[in-house]
Amino acid sequence: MMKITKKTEYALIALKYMQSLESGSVANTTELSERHSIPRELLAKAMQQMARSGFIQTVSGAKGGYKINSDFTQISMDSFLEIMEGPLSLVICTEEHDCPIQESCNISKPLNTINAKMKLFFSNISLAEITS
Amino acid sequence: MMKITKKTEYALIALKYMQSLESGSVANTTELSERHSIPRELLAKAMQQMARSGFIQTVSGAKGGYKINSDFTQISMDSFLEIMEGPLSLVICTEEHDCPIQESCNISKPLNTINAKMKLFFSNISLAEITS
DNA sequence: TATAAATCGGACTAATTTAGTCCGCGTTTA
DNA sequence: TAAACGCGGACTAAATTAGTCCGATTTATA
Repeated sequence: MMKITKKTEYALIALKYMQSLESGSVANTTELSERHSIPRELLAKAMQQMARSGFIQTVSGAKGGYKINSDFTQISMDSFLEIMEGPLSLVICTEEHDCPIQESCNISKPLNTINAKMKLFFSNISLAEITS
Repeated sequence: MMKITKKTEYALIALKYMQSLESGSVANTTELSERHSIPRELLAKAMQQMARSGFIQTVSGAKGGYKINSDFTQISMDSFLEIMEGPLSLVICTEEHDCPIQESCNISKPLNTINAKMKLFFSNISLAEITS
């Protein structure tokens, strides 16, 4: 349990590789996927999502690709994971408030407390700790 | 992401209720499922799993059910979750060592470090913090 | 200026995991 | 001996994740 998805995994692999290049270099999806033996199309989705979120910058057209656009020491795992995968929550009631057993649920309070601590844990880890 | 499964959720709801009863009381699955509006058969699986693991004790036969068998302050979320759901790991390579992209993977080391920290985080939370 | 190389994003299918159900069995109470 | 309980395997259904396909747009360059 607690797995991150493949899409996020591929995103991290790409970021790490891009960070190893000279600053400002452009890397494209085909190159990234071949070099790391990961499915091109799925990686492409991850790259697009990261570009939309501003972690990386698109360079469009032929000879295009992506380049790093942000300081990974300033991005937390908490925000990265939430953008890639949605809210970090142990139970659905942390995100939504229409749980069918809400009335008779006796554990939502303590679990939400633990959830907040878990988010804090991930907010203290920077993306750079993975990519550097 | 990071959701615990329904089975584990139901397990916690049951444990919390059982702990609210007089010490040594027996609770049965039907009663627990009705009281908390949760599917009986799925809860039954959770109870059986907890009994096998020694968290609770089976009382068999008619008027049977389960009673608490352990000190929840001494059980960590880490071990509870691992027993209910399997290894706590962000990536598969923490558990298994036959990842197809192992060769070209550049993130397994930092992720495994973070994984260890996450396990430590959960090992410092006791089951009693939820059920009490 | 045409072509090739690249991203964009929606729609789709396949695979895997999770959720939930069913049923025949053994045990114990009354 | 019948009813109430847990046991556990097999099964189906639902949801999520993984992976693919394709038509559109942008840009470099031959």
